[in-house]
Amino acid sequence: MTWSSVDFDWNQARAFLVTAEEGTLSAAAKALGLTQPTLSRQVSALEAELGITLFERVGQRLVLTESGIELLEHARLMGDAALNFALAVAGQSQQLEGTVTISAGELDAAFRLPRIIALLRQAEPGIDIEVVVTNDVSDLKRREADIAIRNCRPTQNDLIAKKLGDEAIWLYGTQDYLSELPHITDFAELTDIQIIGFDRNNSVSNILNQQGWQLSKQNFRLITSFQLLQLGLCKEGLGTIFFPQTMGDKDPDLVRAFDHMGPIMKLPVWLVCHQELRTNLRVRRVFDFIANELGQVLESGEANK
Amino acid sequence: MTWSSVDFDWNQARAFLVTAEEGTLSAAAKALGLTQPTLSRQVSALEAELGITLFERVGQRLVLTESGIELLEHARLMGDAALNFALAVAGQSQQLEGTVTISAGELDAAFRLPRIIALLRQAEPGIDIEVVVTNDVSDLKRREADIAIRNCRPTQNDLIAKKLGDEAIWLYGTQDYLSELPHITDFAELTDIQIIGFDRNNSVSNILNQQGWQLSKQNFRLITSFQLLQLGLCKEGLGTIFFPQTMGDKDPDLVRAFDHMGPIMKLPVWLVCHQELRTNLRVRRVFDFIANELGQVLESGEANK
DNA sequence: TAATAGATATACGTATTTGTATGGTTAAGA
DNA sequence: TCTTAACCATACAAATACGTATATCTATTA
Repeated sequence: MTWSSVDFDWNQARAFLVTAEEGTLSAAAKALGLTQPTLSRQVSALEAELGITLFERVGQRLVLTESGIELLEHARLMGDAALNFALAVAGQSQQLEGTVTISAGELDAAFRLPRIIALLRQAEPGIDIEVVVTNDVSDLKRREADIAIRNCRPTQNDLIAKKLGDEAIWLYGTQDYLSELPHITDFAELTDIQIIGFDRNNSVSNILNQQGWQLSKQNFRLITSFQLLQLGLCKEGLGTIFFPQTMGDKDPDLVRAFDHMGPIMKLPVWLVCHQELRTNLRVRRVFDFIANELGQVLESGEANK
Repeated sequence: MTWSSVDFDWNQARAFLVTAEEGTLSAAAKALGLTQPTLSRQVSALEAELGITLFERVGQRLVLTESGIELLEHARLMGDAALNFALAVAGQSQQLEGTVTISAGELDAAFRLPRIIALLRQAEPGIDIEVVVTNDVSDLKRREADIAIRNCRPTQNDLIAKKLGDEAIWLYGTQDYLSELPHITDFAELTDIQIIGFDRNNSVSNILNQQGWQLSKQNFRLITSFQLLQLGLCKEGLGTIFFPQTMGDKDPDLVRAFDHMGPIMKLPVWLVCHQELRTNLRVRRVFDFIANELGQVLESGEANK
């Protein structure tokens, strides 16, 4: 086999890829743990070696040339391969010591993970934990986390997932606030209720209206995607929030609204990790631990139902 | 996007790949234009960083560990992506100056390329030519050559190919040798003919026997895969050879055997190059030039038929 | 308009990597 | 058994790349 075509500096290709994706040399340098001059030189060296201008230096910004755009496609594929290489490496790791990154939503992070992590660190002091808190669905393929707690079934088939249970969602409010609401037998009767939440694109109201609700913008006067602020606003008596039963029932300030109507919806709870990591002792240990602990929490919630 | 998983040293992955493929550090170093100690250190550094032993140092040889075998798969994919990157780079090159590598068989290289290359260098003095002479089918995907002259239709669909014509193949021999053969009307009557060629695995005789010949090992007493030696042996009156008409007819020492039976077979002549190079001015120029010149040679051959 | 923040490119001292030379070990052949 | 050849690892000097500091430019903000 001939290697004449792969004997260019692969790190320079990496520099090009990250710079193009991040948009600036400075950001790329930070992402790679290098400095801006280093990236500047590596990209320049690559351009010199290829004899191709990859970026147009227009003002303070780098703009990909036409050639750069085309080559970026190939650099991306190289980056994907590198990522899979790294994943395979992680899968090979049989060391129990090290870091595991967990992705979770705000509510799980604030109310459930503290206890679970405390128990985990007691059981496995050698495993360090990093938690990425986001309400977005983390991209495990991109290795933004090793393990993710999600409320939807993962679609990518190179992930391994375990359903831990279903979580009942109720509307909660303060006793005072709820007492001012009428007693209803049909959600369509609700007109004046305030729901604190994220309804920027009407996604929540659309779903509920399909189930017979009659919600409009008037019902969403306070909007934030930060769920802990939703909770705080709710406790101030400013409206109701959607909240998981296992968390809401424990809070003495919160009361279920329309208890007689049953839960508003049920969300599945999935624990997900990348398939390459199934052989990684450390990730496996944390996965099983969370599955066990979180599973118990959800079971106890279903028992209270 | 997170880059934490791709911020390892890609050149170390390259070192691992080439070392594993080549078998030794020394060979890998030569292939990459580096030195053996450098490769030794890069591979060791990779192993240290990953915490994984990739090679078992047994004696003077490196043997891949189980982990190494698994990771090699991913390194190969990375290498493939790197290769495609390099191909795309070559495709982007708009410089007419530079080198173009041509792959050809021995006969084309010896009898046809000299004149074509002479004309080409006259027309394009800025283009340097490297010729890889092999009877194997060069792997253009692996970039062993930019352009290849072949006798079969390329199957890989990321190649662009142009059929230049068909080449009639005859049996040739010296006047003296042929005069000792009987006049036949059916190839099955041939028993004592000597055919000089490569018939190690009976591939040639199998094909001809399917067409009514009656050949056995007795007919292949002189075997070599080096076609110019076949030609020399033939001219010594030691037997017949399969030879393209356009070359054989020009040689005053050679005479067609069984002229009245028509050509033994017809081989197509294809000119092939990688699709990524379709936009490369330099390769394009050489491709078109060869297609034109070689096409004329083949046409003149068909006219004589 | 002036100032600030954020971006890239360059200079220079330092740190890292590379190549040369060398020693040690294994496998094959006389 | 001895020799030769091929291979890997290590030591040290040279070459290279990196980080810090700095200059310059641009877009945004006061």
